[in-house]
Amino acid sequence: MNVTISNKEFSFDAPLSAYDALSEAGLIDRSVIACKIDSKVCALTEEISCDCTLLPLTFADEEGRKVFRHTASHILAQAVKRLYPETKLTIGPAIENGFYYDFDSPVPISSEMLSNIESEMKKIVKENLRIERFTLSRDEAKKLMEEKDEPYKVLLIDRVPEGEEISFYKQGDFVDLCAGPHLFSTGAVKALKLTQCTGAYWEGDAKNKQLQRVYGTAFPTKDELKAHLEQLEEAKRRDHNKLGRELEYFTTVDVIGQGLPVLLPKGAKVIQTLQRWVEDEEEKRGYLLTKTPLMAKREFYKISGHWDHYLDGMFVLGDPYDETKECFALRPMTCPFQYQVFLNRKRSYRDLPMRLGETSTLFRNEDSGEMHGLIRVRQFTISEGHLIIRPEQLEEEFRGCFELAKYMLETLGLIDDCTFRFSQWDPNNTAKYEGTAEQWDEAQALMGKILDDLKIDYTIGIDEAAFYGPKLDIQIKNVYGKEDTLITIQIDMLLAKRFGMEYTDSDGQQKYPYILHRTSMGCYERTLALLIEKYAGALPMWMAPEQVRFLPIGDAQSEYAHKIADKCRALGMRCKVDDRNEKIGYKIREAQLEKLPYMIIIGQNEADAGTVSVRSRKGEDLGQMPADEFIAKAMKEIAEKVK
RNA sequence: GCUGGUGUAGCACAGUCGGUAGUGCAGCUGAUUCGUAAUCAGCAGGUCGUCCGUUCAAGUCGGAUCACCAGCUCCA
Repeated sequence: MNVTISNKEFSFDAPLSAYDALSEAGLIDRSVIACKIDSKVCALTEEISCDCTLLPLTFADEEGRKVFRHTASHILAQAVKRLYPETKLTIGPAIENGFYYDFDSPVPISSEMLSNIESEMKKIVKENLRIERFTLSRDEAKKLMEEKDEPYKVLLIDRVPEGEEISFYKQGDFVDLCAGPHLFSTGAVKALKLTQCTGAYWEGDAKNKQLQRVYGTAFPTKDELKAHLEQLEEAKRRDHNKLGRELEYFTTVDVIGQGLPVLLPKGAKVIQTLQRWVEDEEEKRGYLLTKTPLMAKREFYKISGHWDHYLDGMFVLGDPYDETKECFALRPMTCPFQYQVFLNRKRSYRDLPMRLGETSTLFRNEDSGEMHGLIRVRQFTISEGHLIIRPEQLEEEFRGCFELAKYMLETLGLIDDCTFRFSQWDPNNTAKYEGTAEQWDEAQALMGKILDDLKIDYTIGIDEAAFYGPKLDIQIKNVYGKEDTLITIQIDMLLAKRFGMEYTDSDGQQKYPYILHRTSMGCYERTLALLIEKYAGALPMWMAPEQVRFLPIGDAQSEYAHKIADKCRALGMRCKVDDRNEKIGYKIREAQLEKLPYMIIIGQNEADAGTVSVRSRKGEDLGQMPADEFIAKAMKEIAEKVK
């Protein structure tokens, strides 16, 4: 048989293991932990008996890492069963930076138990147990798992599709149902760490029993583990929820309530800067600004569909079920309010596209466990907008929305951290959605075509659509790796009809427009959070809440410093003079801790010469220059939104 | 909403076996007028998240509740 190993041809007379084949090709060393036969990831013990291609996999390959960490999750399961035999096993996959295993444990797993488990895992690694695969028929497999009293595994066996092998992996006296593949032995997992323990629902469904999930990570060497843990710590130092409070961008107050942050002057200033920029940019692109009410009567939300689809998420003022009394609700979305602008008078095809923008404050009664800093809150302000368009304008207008969003993200410096998701409905979950399958198919087909034409590299999210249509979601991760939607552009072919939004077309017919729901840079609070994390609190000059601080060395230079600062302020620069009687080193240190873009040191030399000494926020000395030269440089930086 | 953790001065943290509250930084006052990571002295600041209970006595023990953190689930 002929085997192509890393693009070279080899021929073998008899079947052999992948390990032997790779040895023959001189491609085996300690770093090889698994292999890929054709497109399937396999253990090195896999037997090769026919023509195929073969590639070695190391920890550097994503697939190799998965095999490695999946093995670590089995070591975890084995350790837990040794220490707490009454625990039931469920599943334990490798994930992006590690692995987890879900257990059904009669007692919650405490942090003390976690360190015991970790020690036991290290023992298992030291024992260097051979990992062996075997397969069983469905009945034998079930019998084995029933004997071992593993009810979840019995359930999982039933899920294995007909015709697929039911495989088990054995290491020492531990046996687990698993599709594999795995490492050769437990000894290779030289460095591991259990990171946390939390609850997680069986099958990811909140209606099911909550299990105990143990997270961990593993590496081939202790140095790599250490570097990874340090990197995690470093990421946490950028956490907006910590940094944003320390640097006084926002705070929370117990008695105000959950998910209702107070924006302090610095946070408010950044948001105002962003908001002015967004509103101006939208105006340039033909948007009309609206300002609509923050609440409406129950009946209004019944027309929009929110009452049926979103009541739990709304703050209701009054008894929602007493029809004899007036009842209001704070708005969770802007859509139906902004539609009233279109409905204000009879519309013609000449009015379209009608691009409406609004800096819109919304209220959503999120479940109590969902709130997170400025990323997930109960009241937020979004750069909202709706484009009411003729069907044939869809592609061009969608492109316009996408380009605006892209421009915003590029300017903010966030574009490289974003991923795109084409969010579709779930045909098996029709209760959640409005409209017919035909309407959904049409909207999704249109959107798919537009996304492909725009050459957007996207993933598909099933059951992630809005109740009225498919979305392009622009996703971003926070410092903990948790993903959220920053920007969304949605196609809606349904709501216009609900609201009776007609226009007279050129042929005299009354027609329903399409609507694009979109945001240009998302919610200001969330965007601010991600900016703080992206820049570790050192925001680019143009959006920094304080752009320049003047630091006179002594009283004698205070007047000169104020004179220049006044000049800067008159030009719209955000600056302060620190003329406290403190040592200059002390003032610099404070300004640096506050992550200000520029510090201007002013001594007698500067006052005499009409110059300033400029320092960057990193402490770099940018030299002495005429005051006017610095002002011109700074103003240019602000105007050009330099990062 | 669920699982686990945390809550002592603006911030970072001590507080032993239940015996009546401490340190550093920040703040204020005074002195110091100084060229790049901390000048000196003094002062002030706390219903120990909140409520209920146990006790002669609770920051400390028990319960409830609120807020914050991580995860699950849900969502911009």
